[in-house]
Order: sequence, then C-alpha cells, then structure tokens
Amino acid sequence: MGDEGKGKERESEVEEKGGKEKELLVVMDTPDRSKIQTQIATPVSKKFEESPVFNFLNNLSPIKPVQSVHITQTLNALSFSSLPSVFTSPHATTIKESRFLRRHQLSDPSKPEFASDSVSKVDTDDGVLDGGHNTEQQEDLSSENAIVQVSVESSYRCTELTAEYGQSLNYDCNSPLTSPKTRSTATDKCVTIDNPASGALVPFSESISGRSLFVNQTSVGEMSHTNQSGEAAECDWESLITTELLNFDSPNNANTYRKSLTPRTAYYTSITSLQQQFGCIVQGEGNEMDNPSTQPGEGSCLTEFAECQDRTASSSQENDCLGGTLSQKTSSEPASHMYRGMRRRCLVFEMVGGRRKHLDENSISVSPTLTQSDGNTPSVDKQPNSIRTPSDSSRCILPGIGLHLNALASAPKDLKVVKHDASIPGRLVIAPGSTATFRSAMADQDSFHQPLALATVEPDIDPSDSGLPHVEDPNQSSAMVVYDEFNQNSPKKKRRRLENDAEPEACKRCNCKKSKCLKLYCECFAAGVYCVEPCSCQDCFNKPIHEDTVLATRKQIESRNPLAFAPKVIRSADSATEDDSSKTPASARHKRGCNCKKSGCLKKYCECYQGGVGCSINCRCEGCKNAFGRKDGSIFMGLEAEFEDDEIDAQDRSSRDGNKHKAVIQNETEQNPESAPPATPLSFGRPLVQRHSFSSKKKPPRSSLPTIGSSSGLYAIPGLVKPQFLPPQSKFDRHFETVQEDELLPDILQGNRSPISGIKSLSPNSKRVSPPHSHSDLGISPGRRSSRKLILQSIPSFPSLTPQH
DNA sequence: GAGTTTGAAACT
DNA sequence: CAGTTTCAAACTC
Repeated sequence: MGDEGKGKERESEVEEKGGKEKELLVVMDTPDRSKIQTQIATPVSKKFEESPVFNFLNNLSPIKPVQSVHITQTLNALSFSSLPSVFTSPHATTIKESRFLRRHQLSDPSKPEFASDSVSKVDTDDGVLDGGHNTEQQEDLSSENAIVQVSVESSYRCTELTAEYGQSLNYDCNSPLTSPKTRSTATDKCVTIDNPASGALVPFSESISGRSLFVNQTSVGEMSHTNQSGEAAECDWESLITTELLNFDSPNNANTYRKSLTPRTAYYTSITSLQQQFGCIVQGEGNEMDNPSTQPGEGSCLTEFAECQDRTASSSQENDCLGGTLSQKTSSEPASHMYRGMRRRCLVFEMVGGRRKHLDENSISVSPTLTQSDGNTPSVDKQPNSIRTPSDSSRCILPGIGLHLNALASAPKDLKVVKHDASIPGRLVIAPGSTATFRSAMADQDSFHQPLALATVEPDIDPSDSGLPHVEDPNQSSAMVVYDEFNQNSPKKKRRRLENDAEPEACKRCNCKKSKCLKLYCECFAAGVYCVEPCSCQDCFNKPIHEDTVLATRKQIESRNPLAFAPKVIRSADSATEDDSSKTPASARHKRGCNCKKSGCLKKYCECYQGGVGCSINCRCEGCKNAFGRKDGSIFMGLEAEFEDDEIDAQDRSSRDGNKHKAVIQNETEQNPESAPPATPLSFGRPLVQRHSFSSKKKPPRSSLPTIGSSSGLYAIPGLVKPQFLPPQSKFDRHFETVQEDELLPDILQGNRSPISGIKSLSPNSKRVSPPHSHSDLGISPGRRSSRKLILQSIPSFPSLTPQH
C-alpha cells in the first residue's frame, strides 16, 4: 500500500518537477517538507534553478550542467537531509512518515525498498532492489542519472563489485559523466558494503518516510554521486556540499575531496572520502584522526570489501567484511556517524539500512543472513530464518505499526528473544518478525543522533526497563539499537545483549487483560511490536498469527490519530550527534505532552518523565516538577533566553500555562550565576538538578536525578541506567550540542503545540531557518562540533534556500 | 503478590 | 470539545 502511494507520489513529483528540480526542492526542504514539497515542489523547483542559490551553486561547480544536475540533486538530497532535521523536529517528522511508510511497507514486506541497501547483503536481491529504487529516483531526476543507475544496478552485484571498483577507479577520475556512474556504483557499493549505514540509509529512509525515503535514497545515491563527482570534478560543490553533508565532521575529509586526484587516487579518495567521512564520523572523534591516513588503508579496505562482497551471503559478507576488515566496518559505522553529523536522517537510515539490508534480504530472498546483520557478529548467520519464522512473531513487530516504537519496544524484547539486534532488521521489513527491524530503524534514527552516545551509553538499554520509554523515545531506543549495530562486534553490543537479556525490564512485556493487546493501552501494541513470551497478557491478539487483526486495528487507530503510533517523545534532531548520549532531556519533548495532576511529573506515570524528557508547553500538567525539564520550559527557557529573544514567547507560554511558580523559579535559576553560564550544559543541567531538588520535594532522590533514568531514551541510553545517569552531566559534556538542540527544541515545541501541527508546522524555517541554525540544526552538526562550524560557513550560500518553501 | 494510584486511551 | 469510563502501568505495602 504504502509503496504504491509512495510510488505515486514519486511519479507525480517527478512528472511535475524535473528530477533535478525536485531534488533541489527536496534538498532545501526538510524531510517533513518533503511531503509539502511534493505538493508545492514543482513550481518551486524551477524557482530553485533560477534562484540565486542555484546559480551560485552552478557558478561554483565546475561540473557541467548535466553534472550540475546531479549535483543539485545530490545537494538537494544532502541539504535536504540536513535541513529537515534542523528545521523540523527531524525525529518527529521522520517518524511520522516512517510510520505510514513503514506500515505500507509492512503491508508489502516483500517490496524491495527496504532492501535497497542490501547491496552488501545480497548482491542479487538487495542490489536489484536498491538499484531499482535508485534507478527510480534517478530516472525521475534525469535521464543522465539513468546511466548512473544502470551502473549502480550492475554494481549491486557483489561479484562485480571488485571489477567495478577497478573500473570505477578508472572511470571516476576520467570523465565526469562516466565517473558519476562508476562513482555512483562504486560509492553505492562501497558505501553499502563498507558502510552498512550507507545501505541502511536508503532503506531506512524508505522505511521511515515515504518521500523522505526517496529523497534519502536519492540522497544517498546522490550523496555518493556527489561525492564522487565532486572528487572528479573537484567542484566547489564538493567542498560545499560534501563538506557540509559528508565532510562536516572532519576537515580532513573535505580536503580529500578537494584534492584533485588521478583516476585511481580520485577513486580511492572518493571511496576513502566516503569511508573516511563515514568511518571517521562513525568512529567518532578518533576516527577522524584516522581518516587522513586512511586512504591507503582504504584502498586495501576496498579490495577487501570487494572480496567480502564476492562472498555470497550478504549478511555473512557484511559480517565477514566487517570481521575481516575492521577498518571497513569501522568505516561503515563511522559513516553512519558521519551521516549523523551530516544528516541525521541519513545516519538513521544508515543504521537501519544496514540492518534492513539484511532484513530485506531475508524478507525478500529469505536469506538467513539477515539476522546477523546487526548484532550478530560478523560470522553469524544464525538466526535469520528463525527470526522470521512466525514463531518469532511474538517478537515480531507489527508490520506497519510504529516502527520507532517497535524498535524501542522490540529492542529490549528483541534483544532477549533474538540474540542480537541483527534480528531486528529483518523483522522490520517483514511484518511478523520484523520487530527487530523496526528497532534497528528506530535505533538508526536515534543512532544518527546519538551514535556516540550510544556507544557510550549502551546501558541505555534500560529503556526497556522503562518499557514505555523505549517506545516513546525512538531515539533512545534507536540509540540502543544503533549502538548495537555499530558495536555489534564491539563489547557494547554484548553489554546490551547481556543487559537486555539480564535485565528483566528490557524484556518487559505487557500485562493486558482486557484490551487483547489491540489498543494503545498495550505497550507492545503501542510500540508496534508483537507480544512476546514475556508478556503476561490475556487473550492476546497482538501476535503474528493475528497479523491481519493487528494491522486492521492499527489502521483504525491511526485513522483516528495518525500519530498514535508515532514516537511520543521527539528529540531535537540534533542531539543525534555522537555525543547525544548526553543529550539533555530538554532537547527532547513529548509530542502531546503529559496531563499529570498528581504525580508532579516526577513519576513514570508521566509520559514525559518516563520518556526522560522535560515537560513542554504542550503539557497540561499541574505542579510540574519534571526533573528533565519543567513545563515552563525552565530548561528551554533558559537556553533560549540566552540564545534567543524568541524565548519570551515561551515564557509567556509558561506563564500562560500556569506554571507560573515554576516559571519564576526557572527564571531565577536561569538568572542565577550558575545557570548563567550561558549555554553551558551545566547551566542547564544544574538548574534542573537544583530545581529538582527544590521541586522534587516528594521524592527528590528518585525523581530528581536518578530516576531520570527512567531513561528515556536519550539519557538513558548508555550506562546511565535509569538510575543514575544525570542528565545534567550529559548536558555538561555537551554544551554546544545541547544548546543547539535546545534551540531547536524550543522551535519545535513552539511549533508543535500540537504534536501533529507541531511537526508539520515546524516547517523548517520557522524561525531559525536562518542558515546557520538550520544547518547546525539540521543535524549536520550533530555529528561533530567542528562539522557544525563548517556547516555554518557554508550556510551563507544556503540561506536563501531556507526561505524557500 | 495484592492492592492502590495514576494518567493515558477510549468512549460518550 | 469536554466529561466520563476503561485500562494497564506504576507504585505502595
């Protein structure tokens, strides 16, 4: 269903616009906008071309018009990815879209879309699918792209990969035209192969949001193209775009791109750049360092990849590749991180995609390997089948149901049930067993935001503990997932597993007696996950066996409330950055807000608190004492006040809300020297803590810090373990990010008084479309601070775009 | 483990 | 849209 709808939309878009124009629009627009774009896009796209920005880009890029087209596309895709996150609450939007899409997809589990990334997985199926997607998009974009597409498709073939690489090497540098193709293919392969994330990106995007999917896919492919093309052409675009999108994280990468290289060098550089970008990002800080030196190694890596690719089993391949070439794996993971920084979406997708690939493969090809993808260590082919099997259904996430939730919910569960997240990926695609997949997707999203954090935070798994939190905070859960994915090999995964397994909470299940697990009362159902053994529910219909019923029920619920299955907690897109682990709760907010009257928002009764997020304007709570942030927005307020004047509104709101007292307190806290330290996370954190201490009269200990852990996702993620992770700390650690996030949040919050409206309204721009923010917000920054800086620099050119709609 | 409290979800 | 009921989680003992 969804696929069809998507396809229609795509077609319509393509027809109306030109592929190019569309892309441009898309780029400019945030993911959320993507939908809007579809509606508005056509005329706008033309405008883009005419727009000063477009001209500027053209001028900058030495690339030929044709290339420019590609570039524009890529740019669009890239920018698109980044921008969206910035403007809108990326998560929310993505999530929304993802839901629908996912659902639809779920309906059509077999569809290739998910598999797009599969390249690494299985050359055949996945590759085809991916190629199909890419081709579709590309075709739409331009006939030129078609060539590329073809090459890409061919590239899918793993066996061919090596040869392709060689060719690509030759081609890349040689001619821009050819290079693009080869590049695209090479990059695609490389990316997909090297970076599970890359592959993941595409599929993930698909899963997440219909359009966003397309965009993402295109963006991904385009990304690769752009990167490659950029390399060959040495276009300014590269510097601009790539730096923004890809390189942000590490200047080094940008340099690599910029470098004019011999064909091979260019090829390697392209690959390396990709890898570096990804890898560096993924690996995080350390990776960046590595990147510079990576090229040679990368080449080896590539070869290795090719070899790995040659290896039949996709999952096995990935694993093998990963295991065989740590560098690759790392690179891939890093890549995901890169995307995070660059584009949150992409990152998310990557993560997901990686898993998806596996999943898709499994789903489509039914290859067993899928399961492995995630968690399982490289060699694992273990569970694939089992996972899919109906038996897994218990674990399985509901096909369409909130992926995020699924991911979250499933995460703990899945972890238990399925040894690894690996199972997840497959599950998502495939309805019944898809839980794992959802998780991955969710995680992916989060991962983008929190790649690093994940790594650090793995403990987060706790979210499972909270149960709901997972659901609510896809990000969080995602973080978990992501972490696992990235770290599958890493001990962290193990930790997670262990924790998950060990922790009963992770396994939490519903205990429904009357709802038959077909209502949102049921945590499992709400999370889009099938009930599992651990569940003690009665008369449960939330099982694979009753998939039809479940789906029908979902539809009904969705018809009433399209966001019913959307993550309840929306993070600021930015937080995704590695450091996200530190993400302050403040950055995230509950869509609808809570309505607590007696709990003071200090207990898990409060969804906000449970989700580890502060209360927002949307909340109608009374006597809010939410340790993560009071409704008044004390946290926000403070941040915003420091950064923005707009905050006044928020204050007004707070005052309106009636948390006057709180607000006052907050203000005071803000004013306080402690808080004063402007944006420092500490300031935020402290105030909160203090506040909590003050407010949390009832149960200071719990509510205040420790419990925070409730863990909502963000914080909880890693080790915080509900109990004690102190939001403040995290905040401290990440001033800038937090600040940015906070900034974003306010916007989101403001925009999102109603969850739905908020997301939509967020339209990008809203306030801060201003280039810098947007870029930073977009998540490009997320990955790294430095990246943000870069972005800011580039931003100037884009601003004009932002205004566009 | 049973009972109570709480607030979201569902219903009217 | 507001009020009420239902429900299951969270919490307490």
